[in-house]
Amino acid sequence: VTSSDVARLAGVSRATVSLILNEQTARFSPDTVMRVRACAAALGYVRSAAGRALVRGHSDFVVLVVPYTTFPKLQEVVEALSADFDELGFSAVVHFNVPAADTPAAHVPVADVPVVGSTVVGSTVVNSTVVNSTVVNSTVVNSTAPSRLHRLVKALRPAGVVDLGGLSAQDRAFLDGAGCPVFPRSGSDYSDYNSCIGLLQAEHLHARGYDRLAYAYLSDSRDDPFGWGREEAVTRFCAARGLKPPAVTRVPLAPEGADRALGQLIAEQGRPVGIACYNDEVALALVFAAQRLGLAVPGGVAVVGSESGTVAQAVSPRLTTVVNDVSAVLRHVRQALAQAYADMAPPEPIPTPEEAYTLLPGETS
Amino acid sequence: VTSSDVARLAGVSRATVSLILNEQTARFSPDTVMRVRACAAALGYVRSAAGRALVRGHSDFVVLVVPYTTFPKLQEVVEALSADFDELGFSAVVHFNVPAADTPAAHVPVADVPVVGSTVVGSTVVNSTVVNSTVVNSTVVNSTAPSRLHRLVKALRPAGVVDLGGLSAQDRAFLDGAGCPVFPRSGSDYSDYNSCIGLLQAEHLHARGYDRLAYAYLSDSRDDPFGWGREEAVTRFCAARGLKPPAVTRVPLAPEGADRALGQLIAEQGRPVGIACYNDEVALALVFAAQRLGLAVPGGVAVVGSESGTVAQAVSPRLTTVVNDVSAVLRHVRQALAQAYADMAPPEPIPTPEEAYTLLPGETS
DNA sequence: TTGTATGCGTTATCAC
DNA sequence: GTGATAACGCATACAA
Repeated sequence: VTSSDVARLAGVSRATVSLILNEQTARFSPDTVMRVRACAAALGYVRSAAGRALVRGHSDFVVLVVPYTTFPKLQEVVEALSADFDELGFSAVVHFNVPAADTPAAHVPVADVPVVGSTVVGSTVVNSTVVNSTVVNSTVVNSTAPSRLHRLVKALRPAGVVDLGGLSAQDRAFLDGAGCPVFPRSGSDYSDYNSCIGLLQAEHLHARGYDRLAYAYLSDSRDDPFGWGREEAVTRFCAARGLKPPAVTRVPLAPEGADRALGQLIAEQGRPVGIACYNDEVALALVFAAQRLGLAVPGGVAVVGSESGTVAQAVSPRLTTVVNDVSAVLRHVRQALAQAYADMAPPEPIPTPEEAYTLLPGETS
Repeated sequence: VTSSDVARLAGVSRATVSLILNEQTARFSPDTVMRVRACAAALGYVRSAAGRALVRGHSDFVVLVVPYTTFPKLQEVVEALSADFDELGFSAVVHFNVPAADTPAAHVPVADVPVVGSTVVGSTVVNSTVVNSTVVNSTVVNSTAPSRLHRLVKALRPAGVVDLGGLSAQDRAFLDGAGCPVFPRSGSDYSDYNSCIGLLQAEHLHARGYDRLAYAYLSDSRDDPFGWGREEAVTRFCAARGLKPPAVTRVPLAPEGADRALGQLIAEQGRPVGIACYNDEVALALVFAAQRLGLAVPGGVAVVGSESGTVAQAVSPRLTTVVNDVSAVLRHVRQALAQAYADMAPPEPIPTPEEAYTLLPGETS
């Protein structure tokens, strides 16, 4: 069912239907407006995303770039963003960043293309990026090998890209060049949040009497775009208070690995030690490792998780952790998107990192 | 950069470019094929999704319908499907099903539209579905109020819809009517998997000596499209072995609630009791509730989780749980999609539910 | 106030 | 082998 059908049923032209359905209602008689809307609703007419995107130059999709990492609250985040997008008339397309291995050339490995006629092709590697140089009709064209994300953006012409972490500087440059808005506008917004998490953890541990702090990463093969900012915040806190810099460890979740990691940490640092953890699973692994090693929690070892799902409260001892209001944290994405497309939403207050994140005391600190 | 640019650079027509880039390479000279491909790569040309969708009648998007539920492995599932889609040239659009409250009419509440000229509009409720009847030029048009999903499908014309659970019979009927393939084709595929999970849990508990079984749902305000099939499998197992039907309980994750739920269960059923749980968090909540209530685990209470993330192995006691190979379970989706679009992929073996799911023994049973 | 004409990028059909 | 041309559904400048 197309706009022609609506137009025919309402007895007007397609143009009229299009204008009225795009809220250009001022120049038409109320009769016409109502009739067109009624007919559209009656037929269940929905504007075609394809036709719309084609003529407007960009689609109503927003690409969510998910970093290649263990993302503690993916469901909540995507759910919150989807709801926001939906209200603004956009749809979410999730895109998982994957390790660089999976970056094939567009259609054919360009390096294999021989000289044909006046076309000469070659490829070189500059700064670990493949650059294809093509000479066609004595014109030199340089192009970098497109990543999955680049191809998606070119094909989709999205209304925007949401960086959930792990977007490289090259990616941002490419998107800027393509005229595609990126939210949040700069990566520093996230570092603010991550700093806040690390700081909350460190402050709490220190307030509970721990002068030796440590930061515990999750030890898996994935990236960790958030951990570093949190560790750094702990480091800064220690420097500011004249404490020794935090020890850093990587913790596997399985018992043997967790025991080994904690044992080594204690051997090097002594105790008591207060450990700020990347997420709640790492924190749990350390809590139970401490129990197995006969270390008191709290007392010998204190543990603070972060980005709690719901598991922190389900276990004994209940985990001390950092919680946040996901939709509040994401509100600035919603606003930036609304603003970029002139929806002029009434500006809701955006919480500062300090307001959005809270330390939830448990029994492990 | 459009196909015209490529055509100009390669000295051919847009039609030639299009055909070659769609692998219709047989009818052209190798020279032309190479030149076109080289030029496309050099310019970084990517086919426009909009133009493509417009002319083909459907897009290269696949909608992932996520049920309104606590989805244990959402990241893994979406990641696996995205990777599959990517290889086949599709992109994932995630769509979260939300409770029915959020189902506004397309552009205007049709019931409010008055009689205008020859247009008469009214709406009635049939089987809890709003039906809008519109009379236009003495033609009666009936239409149901479109849900978010319906509107998305109409706008997007996706290549397919993946039902991750919670797609209603009406939804499936609508999608069939719209000519949009749904994967898996019938809802029973999932009930097979859910049955398998429940059965594995029940078998294991019985084998460990528990004759009194129970099924524990997660007590939150969300839907639970999977739980029932699992409970039923436990019920069937009990019937087959001549055991009493399983007690059913709903467990909050917070300590007080979990203690109360478990206390009540024990009061009604006595002990020992073996509890099959909806997910690992419920299982953990029960394990630690048992500890607080002074019940031995295992012994007084045995607990089996399911759909483990990674937390099961991080805690002590290590949780007995059901694990699965996500990408194996989703392989049939990939194949159905490939088949629907004649990609003729070599058919990989699809594991049966029994092969895909395994009981991982821990220390709670 | 409404209709007409055009263009967006891709693909299928047919003519050359 | 290759190139015109029309069509897909929508939005908009412009003509009526």
